[in-house]
Amino acid sequence: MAAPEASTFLSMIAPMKRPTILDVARACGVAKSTVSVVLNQSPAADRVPEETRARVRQIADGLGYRASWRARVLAAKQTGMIGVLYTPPMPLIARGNYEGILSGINETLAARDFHLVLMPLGDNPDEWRQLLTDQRIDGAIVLSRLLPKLAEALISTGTPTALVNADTDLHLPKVLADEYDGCRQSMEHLFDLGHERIVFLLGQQPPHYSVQQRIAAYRDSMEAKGLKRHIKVLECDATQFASDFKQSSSRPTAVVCYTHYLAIKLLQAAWENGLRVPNDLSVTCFSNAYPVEDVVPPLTTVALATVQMGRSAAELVLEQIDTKGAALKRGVTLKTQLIVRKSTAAPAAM
Amino acid sequence: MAAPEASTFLSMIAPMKRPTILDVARACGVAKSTVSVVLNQSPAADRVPEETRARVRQIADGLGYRASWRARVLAAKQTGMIGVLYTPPMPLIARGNYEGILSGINETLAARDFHLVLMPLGDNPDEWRQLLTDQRIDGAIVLSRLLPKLAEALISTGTPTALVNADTDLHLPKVLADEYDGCRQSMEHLFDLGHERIVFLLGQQPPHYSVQQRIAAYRDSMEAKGLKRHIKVLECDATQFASDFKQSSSRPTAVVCYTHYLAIKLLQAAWENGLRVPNDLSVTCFSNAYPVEDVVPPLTTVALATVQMGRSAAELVLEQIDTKGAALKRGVTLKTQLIVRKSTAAPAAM
DNA sequence: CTGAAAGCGCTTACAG
DNA sequence: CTGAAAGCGCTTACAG
Repeated sequence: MAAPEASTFLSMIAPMKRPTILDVARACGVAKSTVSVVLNQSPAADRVPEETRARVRQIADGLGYRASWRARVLAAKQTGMIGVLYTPPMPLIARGNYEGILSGINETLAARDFHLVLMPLGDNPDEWRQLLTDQRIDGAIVLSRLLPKLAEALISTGTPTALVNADTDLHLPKVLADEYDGCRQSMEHLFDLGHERIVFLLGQQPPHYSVQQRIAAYRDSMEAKGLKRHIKVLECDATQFASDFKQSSSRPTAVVCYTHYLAIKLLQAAWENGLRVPNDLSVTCFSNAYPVEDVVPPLTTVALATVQMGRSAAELVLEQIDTKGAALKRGVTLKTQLIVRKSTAAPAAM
Repeated sequence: MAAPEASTFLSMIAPMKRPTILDVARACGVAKSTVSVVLNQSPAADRVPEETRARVRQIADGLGYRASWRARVLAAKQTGMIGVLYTPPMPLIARGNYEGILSGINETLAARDFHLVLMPLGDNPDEWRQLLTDQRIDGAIVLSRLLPKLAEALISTGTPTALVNADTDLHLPKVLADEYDGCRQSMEHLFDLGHERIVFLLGQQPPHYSVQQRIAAYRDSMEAKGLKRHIKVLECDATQFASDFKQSSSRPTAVVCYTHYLAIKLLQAAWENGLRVPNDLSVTCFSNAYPVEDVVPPLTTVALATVQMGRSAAELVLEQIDTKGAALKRGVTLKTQLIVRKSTAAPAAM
């Protein structure tokens, strides 16, 4: 036997069942439908006399009535939940840019009384369709990468969808950052400082929209500047880069890192190898998420409007829901902005 | 008019309604209940001949039947959703230690086919109770701080609950880290290196379980070592600390930072002020979350078993659900572990 | 302007 | 072993 405890105690003095809409209706002497209509402020409520409305509200309040969400969901054919679909593991999805994206989604959703449900995609693609067909979510937001099986399921179930940071030829609403221009801005900045030997540190990355865009801008910028001969996209890691750097005879003077994770690793590797940033090497990256500003030295970076990306994605799916899928499935591309900090400087005199 | 698009096209060739359980039952020539029982593998299914079970499964599959989650929720009186209740803004809750905690929660939940729903607590405490009374979630996990109004709502609604990193005298299951011992380990480490002038950098923090425990361990350790005269808990920020440090005549040789955020800021402030860590000052902190290991220099820190904390919390609420609240509302305290990196070293010779 | 009724699509005792 | 029925608690056309 457990010791007496608060919850037991309270359940003893307040053991009454939750009141249902029927209880409220009876107490008010009106029909269930009237209670429903009044409490939900449906359009039909306009035709209920203010006096009745007030009474219903008051009695419902007095009884501590709250509509059962479970029942409402069945009757109203909506759950008010938007699934955020992602490929596990989760940590990566809550970090860096995704932190802002999730915040933005959540903010917009909350304002409309929708909720965000995290839905990790299991290993078996055949189950993905079921996530959508069981009518649990009213809409879906897909982060980062749209796998073909998922795309098929999304489209064939007619789920209101928005893609974030995932490109596709499919006609689905999507939110992207103008990564090309962001990278172009970085290059411009480096050129202005006088850099010519600029390399792109990619690391090990699966192909992705962001990869393409950033690399394309890097290449195009170098070419336009007549530096085609110096174009170099490296797939090694930061540690490797730093140790190669020391031995190299033709050192780059600046490096554009594909992610801030890479840049931060590079800062550490540089420190370990006695290289000074930005004196020996300028470093730029993408994403202004924590801790880009807080490392040593603070990183020059391309900020994506992550919170706005999240908001836009949420708006795009809510729009689909509101219009029952009739809304234009438009795409949104948000501006990026270079933020100059202390990891970039003019190259040391040769 | 929008251009023809994939979803329109598909809805034209596959416009059939979702099959319901009744459709399946008819197609199989059995009762709805049989279908339900077989597909859910309820205990009652044992009494259905294997032959029938196979047929039901096959036909359901062929029809692409999937039970409506909306309907199931009403009938089964469970939603399979666990709310993670937190005080906005969200970013803080997805970062640092919470990243691991959320992962752990999600992992355990997913294994049991439960889902995590993020539930930001609005400004109006009176609405919190409604979050719980509308029967949307089967249980709640509260992060970091249990506000009194929420506690009251949780208890009076009998919601299966677990608290993470939030202390309270109330009889609710809770998961804590042994922060006292963690801090004690740090102190031991610093003493071993030869430090005596050790300060605790708290920064601006509202009172909290973690604050109490860490400071208590700091004080106790200093006293036990006969260093009571050097006890100092600072509430300034990292920048202030660094600039005060330079001017101080009796400089500390080591600082224990309340959070890794503070420690990282301090590393930067030290760099800006030309102080070397660990040469001029040893730094330790709490939390082994990103980017503690990746900064310069990598930080000595007390790692909390965050993923395990999340798992335990999820288990505690699932346990309450499984036993209909009869489970012991026990608390779990998880071990912490000091991880020594390069931000600590013996103090410079005086 | 209001109420009776159908319906949302399941699950679960219960009867046979 | 299987099915008919009640019930979960709402919302929403629809009739009056």
